[in-house]
Amino acid sequence: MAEAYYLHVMDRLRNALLADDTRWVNDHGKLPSERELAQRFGTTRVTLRQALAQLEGEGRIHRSNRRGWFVSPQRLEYDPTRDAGFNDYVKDQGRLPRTEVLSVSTASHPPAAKALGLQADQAFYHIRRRRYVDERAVLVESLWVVPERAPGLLDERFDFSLWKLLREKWHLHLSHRSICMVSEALQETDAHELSVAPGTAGLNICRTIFDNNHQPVEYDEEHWLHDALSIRVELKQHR
Amino acid sequence: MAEAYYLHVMDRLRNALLADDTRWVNDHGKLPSERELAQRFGTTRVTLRQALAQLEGEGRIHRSNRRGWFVSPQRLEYDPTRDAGFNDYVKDQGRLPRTEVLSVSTASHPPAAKALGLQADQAFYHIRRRRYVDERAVLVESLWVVPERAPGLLDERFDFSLWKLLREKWHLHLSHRSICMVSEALQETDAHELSVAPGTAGLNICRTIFDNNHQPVEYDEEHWLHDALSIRVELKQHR
DNA sequence: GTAAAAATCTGGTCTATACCAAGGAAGGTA
DNA sequence: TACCTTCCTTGGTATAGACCAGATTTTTAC
Repeated sequence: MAEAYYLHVMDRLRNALLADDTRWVNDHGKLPSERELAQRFGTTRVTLRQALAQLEGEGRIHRSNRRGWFVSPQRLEYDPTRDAGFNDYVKDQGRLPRTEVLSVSTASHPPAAKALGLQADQAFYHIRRRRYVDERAVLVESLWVVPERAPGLLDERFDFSLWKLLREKWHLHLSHRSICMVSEALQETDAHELSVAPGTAGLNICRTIFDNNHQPVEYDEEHWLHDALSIRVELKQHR
Repeated sequence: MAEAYYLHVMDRLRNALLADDTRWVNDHGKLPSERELAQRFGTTRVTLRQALAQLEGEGRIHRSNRRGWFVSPQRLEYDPTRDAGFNDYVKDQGRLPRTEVLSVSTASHPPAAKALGLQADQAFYHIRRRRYVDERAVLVESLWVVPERAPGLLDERFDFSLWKLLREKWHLHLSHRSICMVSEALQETDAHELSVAPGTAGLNICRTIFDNNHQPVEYDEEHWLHDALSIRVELKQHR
């Protein structure tokens, strides 16, 4: 099987995507339905879906739950070591950012407590947000902020930079961070909030943040669509 | 379809893996064949494979081409911003590192030249290596070194740290780096060298390295199995 | 005893078809 | 106009087979 048919389908589709061929992609970046594609390629949906799944793995296309397949836009460049706000760096790349606050509450969260070196029953301000680039939901995140560091934080608005808020209103200087990135399969909740199927490939980014007095400030957990970002870190100093 | 059967299969298998249940995983971390699993779960290979594919996406299991499915070992923690050699940080985590040199040559490579700000026809020392953790091949990498920085480099051995070599023999002080990480589907060559199927989820890490005189030194491209690593970056200073 | 050849096992690919549930559009109703 | 119901489209899940090619093991021949 030196040349599996789904590989042929992949190649043809990939070329069509690169060329923006209107026979395969409409104005809104949507591909024809699986049934139609299968028919056009003279194969079955099963085989066709294998090709689509691989193109999805390459980050070229993605699916929106039961709505169809779409061309994936260019990846967002993201430097998790910088504290430029989401809105800023999205705009800097000529894209349209948007943030939705999904929930705000107070609760304990053992993983956050553990990462910050606190008691497991430590209470946190919990903020959950969904963020968009060009109106495509690309990530959901949960922030757990230590209330003692920013009393009254929950009365604020969270549709823009939290770090700016912490800096300007609570005079917190964030100085030590640990960042962890792991590929994942999106779990049901996250997947649903991003309108993708559970199991879709994602990237999990966790941050643990302390201020310049070594006091724990925040634990942050992001779930990105894998094809939405490209991580770029610039290092000036040799360490 | 609130409870798809493949989700049930996933749950049962996941639990068995976590418990190291010998009914599902043998001593060598190998799962029973797909046909047997399908029979045991009373379903077809197609459905079973859907469950396996998702567990693979979660990084819990992986397949070795036509040999079967295996439990994935713990992820290696990796800080791409540090220049600790592969051998060192693998050993530090109590694992067994090994490096194989696949090829050594001199050639041009436009992407490397572009990243380093050189002419497209710039010649490079090209070193290709495969690296193992506990005898599992987890990454292949290509290094393109600017010959002017390290004349005669190709006479050396490359089964250990290249950076140490550059530092000690050519007195190069690497001071500026740009690192880029992107999820990918492994291409045919890389996949084959890692004994996995083309299209397997991977992580592409590229480094562009200059010395302290802002001279281009090296361009480095790594292709990892997605489930083999967890990236962890520690930042001391607020920037 | 060793090496070559054959049988077997395994995942990889594929056909043809079926029903389900969420999304979206069309059409009707207040 | 605004809302709701109906229906169709779409992807999501699943069955029940089949054959292929690489990997492994067993058998055979020397």
